[in-house]
Amino acid sequence: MRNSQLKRHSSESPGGQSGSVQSEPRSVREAILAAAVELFARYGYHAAPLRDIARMAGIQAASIYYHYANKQALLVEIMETYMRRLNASLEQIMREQPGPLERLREAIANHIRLHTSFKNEFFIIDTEIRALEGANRDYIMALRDHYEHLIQEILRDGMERGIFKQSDIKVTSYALITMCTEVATWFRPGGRLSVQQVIDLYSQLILQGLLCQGDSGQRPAGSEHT
Amino acid sequence: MRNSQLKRHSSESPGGQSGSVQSEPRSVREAILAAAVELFARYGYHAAPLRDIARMAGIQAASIYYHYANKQALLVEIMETYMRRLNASLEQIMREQPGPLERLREAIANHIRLHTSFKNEFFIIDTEIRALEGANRDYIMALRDHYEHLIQEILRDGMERGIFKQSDIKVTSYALITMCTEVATWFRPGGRLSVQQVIDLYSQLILQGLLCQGDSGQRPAGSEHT
DNA sequence: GTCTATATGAAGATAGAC
DNA sequence: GTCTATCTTCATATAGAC
Repeated sequence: MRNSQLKRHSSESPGGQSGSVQSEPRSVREAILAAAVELFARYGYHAAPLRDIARMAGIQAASIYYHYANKQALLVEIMETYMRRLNASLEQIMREQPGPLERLREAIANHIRLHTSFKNEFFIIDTEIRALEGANRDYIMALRDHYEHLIQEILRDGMERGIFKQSDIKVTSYALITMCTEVATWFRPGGRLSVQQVIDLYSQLILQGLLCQGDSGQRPAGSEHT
Repeated sequence: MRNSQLKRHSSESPGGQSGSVQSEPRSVREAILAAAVELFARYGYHAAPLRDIARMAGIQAASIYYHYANKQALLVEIMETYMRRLNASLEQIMREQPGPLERLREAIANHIRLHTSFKNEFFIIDTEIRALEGANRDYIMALRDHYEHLIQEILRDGMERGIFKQSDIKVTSYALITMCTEVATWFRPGGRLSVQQVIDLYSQLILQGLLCQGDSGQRPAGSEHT
Protein backbone atom coordinates (compact mmCIF):
# COMPACT_ATOMS: atom_id res chain seq x y z
CA MET A 1 0.00 0.00 0.00
CA ARG A 2 2.95 2.26 0.56
CA ASN A 3 6.34 2.69 -1.05
CA SER A 4 4.86 3.12 -4.47
CA GLN A 5 7.98 5.03 -5.41
CA LEU A 6 10.41 2.37 -4.36
CA LYS A 7 11.80 0.53 -7.30
CA ARG A 8 13.50 -2.58 -6.03
CA HIS A 9 14.93 -3.92 -2.81
CA SER A 10 11.78 -3.30 -0.87
CA SER A 11 13.08 -5.69 1.79
CA GLU A 12 16.62 -4.46 2.15
CA SER A 13 16.05 -2.78 5.51
CA PRO A 14 17.08 0.83 4.92
CA GLY A 15 18.94 1.53 8.13
CA GLY A 16 16.53 -0.72 9.89
CA GLN A 17 18.27 -3.81 11.24
CA SER A 18 20.32 -1.52 13.46
CA GLY A 19 23.08 -4.01 14.04
CA SER A 20 25.68 -1.28 13.69
CA VAL A 21 25.29 2.21 15.04
CA GLN A 22 26.75 4.87 12.80
CA SER A 23 29.25 3.04 10.61
CA GLU A 24 29.94 3.27 6.89
CA PRO A 25 26.97 2.64 4.63
CA ARG A 26 27.10 -0.89 3.28
CA SER A 27 25.16 -0.86 0.07
CA VAL A 28 25.09 1.78 -2.64
CA ARG A 29 21.45 2.29 -1.85
CA GLU A 30 22.30 3.25 1.70
CA ALA A 31 25.12 5.48 0.52
CA ILE A 32 22.68 7.37 -1.68
CA LEU A 33 20.25 7.79 1.17
CA ALA A 34 22.96 8.92 3.56
CA ALA A 35 24.12 11.52 1.06
CA ALA A 36 20.55 12.70 0.55
CA VAL A 37 20.09 13.09 4.30
CA GLU A 38 23.26 15.12 4.53
CA LEU A 39 22.44 17.45 1.64
CA PHE A 40 18.71 17.82 2.22
CA ALA A 41 19.51 18.85 5.78
CA ARG A 42 22.24 21.26 4.77
CA TYR A 43 20.69 22.99 1.75
CA GLY A 44 17.07 21.94 1.75
CA TYR A 45 15.32 19.50 -0.58
CA HIS A 46 14.89 21.79 -3.57
CA ALA A 47 18.35 23.31 -3.29
CA ALA A 48 20.17 19.98 -3.14
CA PRO A 49 20.99 18.75 -6.67
CA LEU A 50 20.84 15.05 -7.42
CA ARG A 51 24.27 15.34 -9.00
CA ASP A 52 25.76 16.34 -5.68
CA ILE A 53 24.00 13.52 -3.89
CA ALA A 54 25.38 11.12 -6.49
CA ARG A 55 28.90 12.50 -6.20
CA MET A 56 28.81 12.18 -2.45
CA ALA A 57 27.68 8.57 -2.85
CA GLY A 58 30.49 7.94 -5.33
CA ILE A 59 28.32 7.32 -8.40
CA GLN A 60 26.83 9.17 -11.36
CA ALA A 61 23.49 10.94 -11.10
CA ALA A 62 21.83 8.55 -13.53
CA SER A 63 22.71 5.58 -11.36
CA ILE A 64 20.45 6.84 -8.61
CA TYR A 65 17.48 5.97 -10.80
CA TYR A 66 18.34 2.32 -10.66
CA HIS A 67 17.73 2.41 -6.90
CA TYR A 68 15.07 5.06 -6.53
CA ALA A 69 12.25 6.11 -8.81
CA ASN A 70 13.02 9.82 -8.44
CA LYS A 71 14.26 12.50 -6.08
CA GLN A 72 10.99 12.65 -4.21
CA ALA A 73 11.30 8.97 -3.30
CA LEU A 74 14.47 9.75 -1.37
CA LEU A 75 12.66 12.33 0.71
CA VAL A 76 9.72 10.05 1.36
CA GLU A 77 11.91 7.17 2.45
CA ILE A 78 13.84 9.34 4.89
CA MET A 79 10.69 10.76 6.43
CA GLU A 80 8.81 7.49 6.49
CA THR A 81 11.62 5.51 8.09
CA TYR A 82 12.21 7.91 10.96
CA MET A 83 8.61 8.87 11.61
CA ARG A 84 7.81 5.18 11.91
CA ARG A 85 10.70 4.71 14.25
CA LEU A 86 9.53 7.64 16.37
CA ASN A 87 5.99 6.30 16.51
CA ALA A 88 7.10 2.76 17.30
CA SER A 89 9.20 3.96 20.21
CA LEU A 90 6.36 6.00 21.67
CA GLU A 91 3.96 3.10 21.28
CA GLN A 92 6.34 0.93 23.22
CA ILE A 93 6.42 3.52 26.00
CA MET A 94 2.62 3.54 26.07
CA ARG A 95 2.67 -0.22 26.46
CA GLU A 96 5.29 -0.31 29.16
CA GLN A 97 4.38 2.70 31.27
CA PRO A 98 0.94 2.88 32.86
CA GLY A 99 0.99 6.33 34.50
CA PRO A 100 0.76 9.66 32.65
CA LEU A 101 3.72 11.18 34.48
CA GLU A 102 6.05 8.28 33.69
CA ARG A 103 4.75 8.18 30.15
CA LEU A 104 5.39 11.87 29.62
CA ARG A 105 8.86 11.72 31.14
CA GLU A 106 9.77 8.79 28.94
CA ALA A 107 8.18 10.39 25.89
CA ILE A 108 10.23 13.56 26.32
CA ALA A 109 13.43 11.59 26.85
CA ASN A 110 12.71 9.37 23.88
CA HIS A 111 11.84 12.30 21.62
CA ILE A 112 15.02 14.15 22.47
CA ARG A 113 17.17 11.04 22.23
CA LEU A 114 15.95 10.28 18.72
CA HIS A 115 16.11 13.90 17.60
CA THR A 116 19.73 14.16 18.70
CA SER A 117 20.80 10.72 17.43
CA PHE A 118 19.23 11.37 14.04
CA LYS A 119 19.57 15.12 13.93
CA ASN A 120 19.57 15.48 10.17
CA GLU A 121 16.77 13.04 9.53
CA PHE A 122 14.40 14.70 11.97
CA PHE A 123 15.47 18.14 10.90
CA ILE A 124 14.37 17.17 7.41
CA ILE A 125 11.06 15.86 8.72
CA ASP A 126 10.61 19.13 10.55
CA THR A 127 11.41 21.46 7.67
CA GLU A 128 10.57 19.73 4.38
CA ILE A 129 6.93 18.72 4.76
CA ARG A 130 6.12 21.38 2.18
CA ALA A 131 8.34 19.64 -0.35
CA LEU A 132 6.19 16.50 -0.30
CA GLU A 133 3.98 16.07 -3.32
CA GLY A 134 0.39 14.90 -3.34
CA ALA A 135 -0.32 11.68 -1.51
CA ASN A 136 3.17 11.54 0.01
CA ARG A 137 2.29 14.57 2.02
CA ASP A 138 -0.94 13.08 3.31
CA TYR A 139 0.86 9.91 4.25
CA ILE A 140 3.68 11.55 6.21
CA MET A 141 1.30 13.97 7.88
CA ALA A 142 -0.83 11.03 8.97
CA LEU A 143 2.22 9.54 10.65
CA ARG A 144 2.87 12.86 12.35
CA ASP A 145 -0.75 13.16 13.41
CA HIS A 146 -0.58 9.72 14.96
CA TYR A 147 2.36 10.81 17.08
CA GLU A 148 0.55 13.96 18.17
CA HIS A 149 -2.51 11.96 19.14
CA LEU A 150 -0.46 9.69 21.36
CA ILE A 151 1.07 12.68 23.14
CA GLN A 152 -2.39 14.20 23.50
CA GLU A 153 -3.65 10.96 24.99
CA ILE A 154 -0.97 11.16 27.67
CA LEU A 155 -1.89 14.75 28.44
CA ARG A 156 -5.64 14.08 28.54
CA ASP A 157 -5.16 11.12 30.81
CA GLY A 158 -2.91 13.12 33.13
CA MET A 159 -5.33 16.03 33.30
CA GLU A 160 -8.30 13.79 34.01
CA ARG A 161 -6.45 12.13 36.84
CA GLY A 162 -5.42 15.49 38.30
CA ILE A 163 -1.73 14.88 37.74
CA PHE A 164 -1.32 17.61 35.13
CA LYS A 165 -2.79 21.07 35.28
CA GLN A 166 -5.90 21.71 33.24
CA SER A 167 -4.89 23.25 29.96
CA ASP A 168 -5.70 23.11 26.28
CA ILE A 169 -4.56 19.68 25.20
CA LYS A 170 -3.85 20.45 21.57
CA VAL A 171 -1.95 23.65 22.21
CA THR A 172 0.03 22.06 25.01
CA SER A 173 0.95 19.13 22.79
CA TYR A 174 2.12 21.48 20.03
CA ALA A 175 4.21 23.52 22.43
CA LEU A 176 5.74 20.45 23.96
CA ILE A 177 6.48 18.61 20.73
CA THR A 178 7.83 21.73 19.08
CA MET A 179 10.30 22.62 21.78
CA CYS A 180 11.62 19.06 21.92
CA THR A 181 11.81 18.79 18.14
CA GLU A 182 13.84 21.93 17.71
CA VAL A 183 16.62 20.37 19.75
CA ALA A 184 17.58 18.83 16.39
CA THR A 185 18.30 22.35 15.14
CA TRP A 186 20.78 23.55 17.72
CA PHE A 187 22.15 20.45 19.44
CA ARG A 188 25.80 19.66 18.68
CA PRO A 189 27.04 16.21 19.72
CA GLY A 190 30.14 16.60 21.82
CA GLY A 191 29.17 20.16 22.68
CA ARG A 192 28.69 21.80 26.04
CA LEU A 193 25.73 19.68 27.09
CA SER A 194 25.14 15.94 26.99
CA VAL A 195 21.89 14.51 25.67
CA GLN A 196 20.92 13.52 29.19
CA GLN A 197 21.45 17.06 30.44
CA VAL A 198 19.19 18.40 27.72
CA ILE A 199 16.56 15.84 28.64
CA ASP A 200 16.72 16.85 32.29
CA LEU A 201 16.49 20.54 31.48
CA TYR A 202 13.51 20.09 29.20
CA SER A 203 11.69 17.76 31.59
CA GLN A 204 12.12 20.27 34.38
CA LEU A 205 10.92 23.14 32.25
CA ILE A 206 7.89 21.30 30.88
CA LEU A 207 6.79 19.76 34.14
CA GLN A 208 7.61 22.47 36.67
CA GLY A 209 7.94 25.63 34.67
CA LEU A 210 10.26 28.54 35.15
CA LEU A 211 8.74 30.30 38.11
CA CYS A 212 10.00 29.98 41.67
CA GLN A 213 6.67 29.60 43.39
CA GLY A 214 6.07 29.51 47.11
CA ASP A 215 8.87 27.26 48.32
CA SER A 216 11.65 29.71 47.37
CA GLY A 217 14.22 27.08 48.25
CA GLN A 218 16.33 27.89 45.19
CA ARG A 219 19.79 29.32 45.97
CA PRO A 220 19.92 32.24 43.60
CA ALA A 221 23.58 32.24 42.64
CA GLY A 222 26.73 30.19 42.27
CA SER A 223 25.08 26.90 41.38
CA GLU A 224 24.84 26.99 37.62
CA HIS A 225 25.65 23.82 35.79
CA THR A 226 28.04 24.19 32.91
CA MET B 1 25.90 49.48 4.93
CA ARG B 2 22.92 47.29 4.40
CA ASN B 3 20.37 46.91 1.65
CA SER B 4 23.07 46.48 -0.94
CA GLN B 5 20.56 44.55 -3.00
CA LEU B 6 17.88 47.20 -2.98
CA LYS B 7 17.78 49.01 -6.24
CA ARG B 8 15.76 52.15 -5.76
CA HIS B 9 13.19 53.51 -3.37
CA SER B 10 15.32 52.96 -0.33
CA SER B 11 13.07 55.37 1.53
CA GLU B 12 9.67 54.13 0.46
CA SER B 13 8.86 52.48 3.81
CA PRO B 14 8.14 48.86 2.90
CA GLY B 15 5.14 48.19 5.07
CA GLY B 16 6.65 50.47 7.63
CA GLN B 17 4.50 53.56 8.10
CA SER B 18 1.74 51.26 9.34
CA GLY B 19 -1.06 53.74 8.76
CA SER B 20 -3.29 50.97 7.46
CA VAL B 21 -3.46 47.51 8.93
CA GLN B 22 -3.95 44.80 6.33
CA SER B 23 -5.32 46.60 3.30
CA GLU B 24 -4.49 46.32 -0.39
CA PRO B 25 -0.86 46.93 -1.27
CA ARG B 26 -0.45 50.47 -2.58
CA SER B 27 2.63 50.41 -4.74
CA VAL B 28 3.77 47.76 -7.17
CA ARG B 29 6.78 47.26 -5.01
CA GLU B 30 4.59 46.30 -2.08
CA ALA B 31 2.48 44.06 -4.27
CA ILE B 32 5.60 42.16 -5.31
CA LEU B 33 6.71 41.77 -1.72
CA ALA B 34 3.26 40.65 -0.61
CA ALA B 35 3.20 38.03 -3.35
CA ALA B 36 6.66 36.85 -2.39
CA VAL B 37 5.60 36.49 1.23
CA GLU B 38 2.61 34.44 0.19
CA LEU B 39 4.49 32.10 -2.12
CA PHE B 40 7.68 31.75 -0.10
CA ALA B 41 5.54 30.73 2.86
CA ARG B 42 3.42 28.31 0.84
CA TYR B 43 6.03 26.57 -1.30
CA GLY B 44 9.36 27.63 0.14
CA TYR B 45 11.89 30.05 -1.32
CA HIS B 46 13.47 27.74 -3.88
CA ALA B 47 10.18 26.23 -4.98
CA ALA B 48 8.47 29.57 -5.59
CA PRO B 49 9.13 30.77 -9.16
CA LEU B 50 9.60 34.47 -9.79
CA ARG B 51 7.13 34.18 -12.63
CA ASP B 52 4.41 33.17 -10.18
CA ILE B 53 5.28 36.00 -7.84
CA ALA B 54 5.05 38.39 -10.78
CA ARG B 55 1.71 37.00 -11.91
CA MET B 56 0.29 37.33 -8.42
CA ALA B 57 1.49 40.94 -8.35
CA GLY B 58 -0.12 41.56 -11.74
CA ILE B 59 3.08 42.19 -13.70
CA GLN B 60 5.62 40.34 -15.84
CA ALA B 61 8.62 38.60 -14.27
CA ALA B 62 11.10 40.98 -15.86
CA SER B 63 9.41 43.94 -14.20
CA ILE B 64 10.39 42.69 -10.79
CA TYR B 65 13.99 43.57 -11.61
CA TYR B 66 13.14 47.22 -11.84
CA HIS B 67 12.20 47.13 -8.15
CA TYR B 68 14.50 44.48 -6.74
CA ALA B 69 17.99 43.41 -7.72
CA ASN B 70 17.13 39.71 -7.66
CA LYS B 71 15.08 37.03 -5.98
CA GLN B 72 17.31 36.89 -2.97
CA ALA B 73 16.69 40.57 -2.27
CA LEU B 74 13.00 39.79 -1.75
CA LEU B 75 13.83 37.22 0.88
CA VAL B 76 16.27 39.51 2.63
CA GLU B 77 13.84 42.40 2.74
CA ILE B 78 11.10 40.24 4.24
CA MET B 79 13.37 38.83 6.90
CA GLU B 80 15.07 42.10 7.69
CA THR B 81 11.86 44.08 8.03
CA TYR B 82 10.19 41.72 10.44
CA MET B 83 13.22 40.74 12.48
CA ARG B 84 13.86 44.44 13.04
CA ARG B 85 10.27 44.91 14.05
CA LEU B 86 10.50 42.01 16.48
CA ASN B 87 13.70 43.35 17.99
CA ALA B 88 12.37 46.87 18.27
CA SER B 89 9.28 45.70 20.11
CA LEU B 90 11.31 43.66 22.58
CA GLU B 91 13.68 46.57 23.16
CA GLN B 92 10.70 48.73 23.99
CA ILE B 93 9.54 46.17 26.53
CA MET B 94 13.00 46.15 28.08
CA ARG B 95 12.81 49.91 28.40
CA GLU B 96 9.32 50.02 29.84
CA GLN B 97 9.33 47.02 32.16
CA PRO B 98 11.85 46.86 34.98
CA GLY B 99 11.16 43.40 36.48
CA PRO B 100 12.11 40.08 34.89
CA LEU B 101 8.67 38.56 35.40
CA GLU B 102 6.84 41.46 33.76
CA ARG B 103 9.43 41.53 31.01
CA LEU B 104 9.06 37.84 30.30
CA ARG B 105 5.28 38.00 30.33
CA GLU B 106 5.31 40.91 27.93
CA ALA B 107 7.97 39.30 25.77
CA ILE B 108 5.91 36.13 25.37
CA ALA B 109 2.77 38.10 24.57
CA ASN B 110 4.61 40.30 22.11
CA HIS B 111 6.30 37.37 20.39
CA ILE B 112 3.04 35.52 19.94
CA ARG B 113 1.17 38.63 18.85
CA LEU B 114 3.67 39.37 16.10
CA HIS B 115 3.96 35.73 15.03
CA THR B 116 0.21 35.48 14.61
CA SER B 117 -0.27 38.90 13.00
CA PHE B 118 2.51 38.24 10.50
CA LYS B 119 2.23 34.49 10.29
CA ASN B 120 3.73 34.12 6.85
CA GLU B 121 6.55 36.57 7.36
CA PHE B 122 7.76 34.91 10.54
CA PHE B 123 7.20 31.46 9.16
CA ILE B 124 9.62 32.41 6.38
CA ILE B 125 12.13 33.75 8.89
CA ASP B 126 11.80 30.49 10.78
CA THR B 127 12.21 28.14 7.82
CA GLU B 128 14.29 29.84 5.14
CA ILE B 129 17.48 30.86 6.91
CA ARG B 130 19.24 28.19 4.87
CA ALA B 131 18.21 29.91 1.67
CA LEU B 132 20.16 33.06 2.54
CA GLU B 133 23.39 33.46 0.65
CA GLY B 134 26.71 34.62 2.05
CA ALA B 135 26.62 37.86 4.00
CA ASN B 136 22.82 38.02 3.99
CA ARG B 137 22.83 35.01 6.21
CA ASP B 138 25.27 36.50 8.67
CA TYR B 139 23.25 39.67 8.78
CA ILE B 140 19.90 38.03 9.49
CA MET B 141 21.41 35.63 11.97
CA ALA B 142 22.94 38.58 13.80
CA LEU B 143 19.47 40.07 14.13
CA ARG B 144 18.20 36.77 15.44
CA ASP B 145 21.10 36.47 17.86
CA HIS B 146 20.33 39.92 19.19
CA TYR B 147 16.80 38.84 19.99
CA GLU B 148 18.03 35.70 21.72
CA HIS B 149 20.47 37.71 23.79
CA LEU B 150 17.71 39.99 25.02
CA ILE B 151 15.60 37.01 26.06
CA GLN B 152 18.62 35.49 27.77
CA GLU B 153 19.19 38.77 29.61
CA ILE B 154 15.67 38.55 31.02
CA LEU B 155 16.21 34.97 32.11
CA ARG B 156 19.61 35.66 33.68
CA ASP B 157 18.26 38.61 35.56
CA GLY B 158 15.29 36.63 36.81
CA MET B 159 17.45 33.72 37.95
CA GLU B 160 19.89 35.97 39.74
CA ARG B 161 17.06 37.64 41.60
CA GLY B 162 15.56 34.28 42.56
CA ILE B 163 12.39 34.89 40.58
CA PHE B 164 13.04 32.15 38.05
CA LYS B 165 14.35 28.68 38.79
CA GLN B 166 18.01 28.05 38.14
CA SER B 167 18.36 26.48 34.74
CA ASP B 168 20.56 26.59 31.69
CA ILE B 169 19.94 30.02 30.22
CA LYS B 170 20.73 29.24 26.60
CA VAL B 171 18.71 26.04 26.45
CA THR B 172 15.80 27.65 28.25
CA SER B 173 15.83 30.56 25.82
CA TYR B 174 15.84 28.19 22.84
CA ALA B 175 12.98 26.16 24.24
CA LEU B 176 10.97 29.24 25.01
CA ILE B 177 11.58 31.06 21.74
CA THR B 178 10.97 27.93 19.71
CA MET B 179 7.64 27.05 21.22
CA CYS B 180 6.38 30.61 20.80
CA THR B 181 7.71 30.86 17.27
CA GLU B 182 6.00 27.72 16.08
CA VAL B 183 2.65 29.28 16.83
CA ALA B 184 3.09 30.80 13.37
CA THR B 185 2.93 27.27 11.94
CA TRP B 186 -0.37 26.09 13.35
CA PHE B 187 -2.31 29.20 14.36
CA ARG B 188 -5.37 29.97 12.23
CA PRO B 189 -6.92 33.41 12.65
CA GLY B 190 -10.60 33.04 13.35
CA GLY B 191 -10.05 29.51 14.56
CA ARG B 192 -10.94 27.87 17.86
CA LEU B 193 -8.64 30.01 19.97
CA SER B 194 -8.04 33.74 20.09
CA VAL B 195 -4.55 35.17 20.15
CA GLN B 196 -5.03 36.17 23.76
CA GLN B 197 -6.02 32.63 24.73
CA VAL B 198 -2.88 31.29 23.14
CA ILE B 199 -0.81 33.86 25.01
CA ASP B 200 -2.41 32.87 28.32
CA LEU B 201 -1.89 29.17 27.67
CA TYR B 202 1.75 29.62 26.76
CA SER B 203 2.48 31.96 29.66
CA GLN B 204 0.99 29.48 32.08
CA LEU B 205 2.93 26.58 30.60
CA ILE B 206 6.25 28.42 30.53
CA LEU B 207 5.98 29.98 33.95
CA GLN B 208 4.21 27.30 35.96
CA GLY B 209 4.73 24.10 34.02
CA LEU B 210 2.40 21.20 33.56
CA LEU B 211 2.62 19.46 36.89
CA CYS B 212 0.06 19.79 39.65
CA GLN B 213 2.48 20.18 42.52
CA GLY B 214 1.64 20.19 46.21
CA ASP B 215 -1.36 22.52 46.29
CA SER B 216 -3.56 20.13 44.28
CA GLY B 217 -6.22 22.81 44.05
CA GLN B 218 -6.99 21.99 40.45
CA ARG B 219 -10.44 20.51 39.89
CA PRO B 220 -9.73 17.60 37.62
CA ALA B 221 -12.73 17.69 35.31
CA GLY B 222 -15.45 19.81 33.79
CA SER B 223 -13.53 23.07 33.68
CA GLU B 224 -11.86 23.00 30.30
CA HIS B 225 -11.84 26.19 28.35
CA THR B 226 -12.98 25.85 24.79
C1' DG C 1 24.45 -2.02 -11.76
C1' DT C 2 26.85 1.66 -13.48
C1' DC C 3 28.20 4.32 -17.10
C1' DT C 4 28.05 8.26 -21.05
C1' DA C 5 25.26 11.00 -23.58
C1' DT C 6 21.37 13.53 -24.01
C1' DA C 7 16.46 14.92 -23.88
C1' DT C 8 13.53 18.25 -21.89
C1' DG C 9 11.95 21.67 -19.27
C1' DA C 10 12.12 25.49 -16.18
C1' DA C 11 14.46 28.56 -13.60
C1' DG C 12 16.72 33.34 -12.83
C1' DA C 13 18.22 37.08 -15.18
C1' DT C 14 19.20 40.55 -19.16
C1' DA C 15 18.42 43.52 -23.50
C1' DG C 16 16.16 46.80 -25.44
C1' DA C 17 11.62 48.57 -27.35
C1' DC C 18 7.81 51.38 -25.88
C1' DG D 1 7.96 51.43 -15.33
C1' DT D 2 6.48 47.77 -17.82
C1' DC D 3 6.64 45.06 -21.65
C1' DT D 4 8.27 41.07 -25.14
C1' DA D 5 11.82 38.31 -26.42
C1' DT D 6 15.61 35.84 -25.28
C1' DC D 7 20.00 34.30 -23.03
C1' DT D 8 22.16 31.10 -20.07
C1' DT D 9 22.39 27.81 -16.79
C1' DC D 10 21.12 24.02 -14.38
C1' DA D 11 17.73 20.90 -12.88
C1' DT D 12 15.44 16.11 -13.15
C1' DA D 13 15.06 12.37 -15.77
C1' DT D 14 15.66 8.90 -19.77
C1' DA D 15 18.06 5.90 -23.43
C1' DG D 16 20.90 2.64 -24.34
C1' DA D 17 25.83 0.85 -24.30
C1' DC D 18 28.81 -1.92 -21.41
